[in-house]
Amino acid sequence: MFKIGDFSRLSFVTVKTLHYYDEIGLLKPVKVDRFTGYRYYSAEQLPRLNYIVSLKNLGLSLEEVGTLINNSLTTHQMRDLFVLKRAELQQRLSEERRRLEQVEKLLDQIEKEGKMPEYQVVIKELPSMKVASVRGTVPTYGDIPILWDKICPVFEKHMSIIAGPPLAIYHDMEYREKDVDIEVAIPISTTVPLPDPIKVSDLTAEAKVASMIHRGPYEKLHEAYQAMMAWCETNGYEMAGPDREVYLTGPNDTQDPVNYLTELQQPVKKV
Amino acid sequence: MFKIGDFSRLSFVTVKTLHYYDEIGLLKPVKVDRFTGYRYYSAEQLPRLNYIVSLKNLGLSLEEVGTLINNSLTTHQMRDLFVLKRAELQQRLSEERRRLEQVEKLLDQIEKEGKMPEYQVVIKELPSMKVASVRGTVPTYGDIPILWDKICPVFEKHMSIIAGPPLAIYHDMEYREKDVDIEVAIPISTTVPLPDPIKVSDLTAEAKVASMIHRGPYEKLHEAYQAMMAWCETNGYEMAGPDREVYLTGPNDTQDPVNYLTELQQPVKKV
DNA sequence: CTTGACTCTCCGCTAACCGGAGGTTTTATA
DNA sequence: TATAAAACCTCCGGTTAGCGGAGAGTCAAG
Repeated sequence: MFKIGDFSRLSFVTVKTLHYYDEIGLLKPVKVDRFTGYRYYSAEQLPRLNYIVSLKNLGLSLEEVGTLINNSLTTHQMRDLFVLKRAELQQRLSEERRRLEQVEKLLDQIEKEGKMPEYQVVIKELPSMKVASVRGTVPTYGDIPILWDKICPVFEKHMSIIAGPPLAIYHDMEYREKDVDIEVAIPISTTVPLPDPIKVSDLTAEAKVASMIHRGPYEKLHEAYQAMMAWCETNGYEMAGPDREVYLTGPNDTQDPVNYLTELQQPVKKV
Repeated sequence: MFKIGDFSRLSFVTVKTLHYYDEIGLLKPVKVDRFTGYRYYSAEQLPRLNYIVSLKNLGLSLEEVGTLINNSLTTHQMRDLFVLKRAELQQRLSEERRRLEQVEKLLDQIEKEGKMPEYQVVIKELPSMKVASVRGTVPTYGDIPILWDKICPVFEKHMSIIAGPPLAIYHDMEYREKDVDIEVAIPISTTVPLPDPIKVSDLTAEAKVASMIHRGPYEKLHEAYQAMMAWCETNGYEMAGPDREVYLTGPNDTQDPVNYLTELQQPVKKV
């Protein structure tokens, strides 16, 4: 029978940890003095403690360790538990790998360009949303206002159902100088009857989009697009679907184009 | 200016998280109503929030994110920070890899033997310790008591300075049937004059020992040794130094050899 | 004017302990 | 044997990055 300090030295497990294991019922001292509260351990308990420590080192949580050693599981159940654990570890491992890769990419970029990259890309998930939209093919990018003019006046009377900033969807899968297939849309919360050519539809949810925010006039959006493509390339994503531009701050909100804020949303998938 | 809910939908960051970032000063709302406490955010803050999220995805803690974006660091400092982060990630990655490997080894073993292995091995660190010991070469393993007889009687009078369970050190680097070079030792807390052939010395600390606990009579210790060697082999360790046997529970503590507890400590190094 | 959606603050919870305060008990020394 | 040091006890608070909920106040639509 050892006092906790001796048992701690013997097992190389801190007193605090032994207290904790006692508290959660993982390793109760063989005897507790009813008057002083002193814990007494026996050498018999060392194998159990060793077992606990080795399972913990395999990455099991103390709760898992507890179920494993308290309910004497069949070999099958144990195997299943470890198979599960393996899957979990593989998952975590690949995530860590991805992180490391990204940090390395970032370091590369810093080395090359001598500064932090200007654009930050975040991968997120887009929910589906109801929009009122007009889709059409316009001769050049400069002609997009034609589409907005079809939808904006109508919404003067429906301000209240607007559910988010307006956006545009570029349906062309590749870049084209002319005859661009564009949909301009305004998220809405409820359906209202709208005159032609405005249509109400649901934008599909997207599981993975690369999102990037551009600050400045629309003429410089192409820089953001380039950065986005570069990011996708170096980070192993490829584009998968029509991209969207969300006009967070535009001509309606500020007069200086330098303050325009536009979010680029590019659906992607892992290559 | 958005209320927190709108800003949350816009940024795909939960309200709770925005509350938290406000609290820790990572992203303060552009305005807080002095009477209602309502937070108001501006679209201008989206890039910052995006930046925060992307840095977090790289594995930085919020504290690190904070120092990175609040104190405008030089490119050099940023690079250093990320170099540090890379090292940290590499470290974690290799640990995870080791874990996964061990789980896979364990699964293999379960498949092969149809049951959980009987011995658990834990890697730990041994501090140096002062011991009183007798070293000698005995004809066979059975003759080890000869050495104990030299040291035990003397310690009848020095019980109080015993600082831990007795142990034996096997100085032979390979197994031998005869003329075994063994040191039997008793940890002590203070130096006292001891008669020949007892010597006081310091056992060197060992950075990595594989530890395993054997339960049962000494005649079966060789099974534990075999298991230990197998473990080292499958887990990529090789032996590095004389091993120790620590007699946790022995003939002095119990009469039934089935209850003997012996810890094997084998210094190892990663291959 | 009411209702429902939204927001606020505050509290407790997560995992696996660590550190310390304040109070006993044991042990070693004088 | 007295006393001081070491060891031990319990309880509390802290760690990360928020989540969930209670109870109360606020806002917008009908």
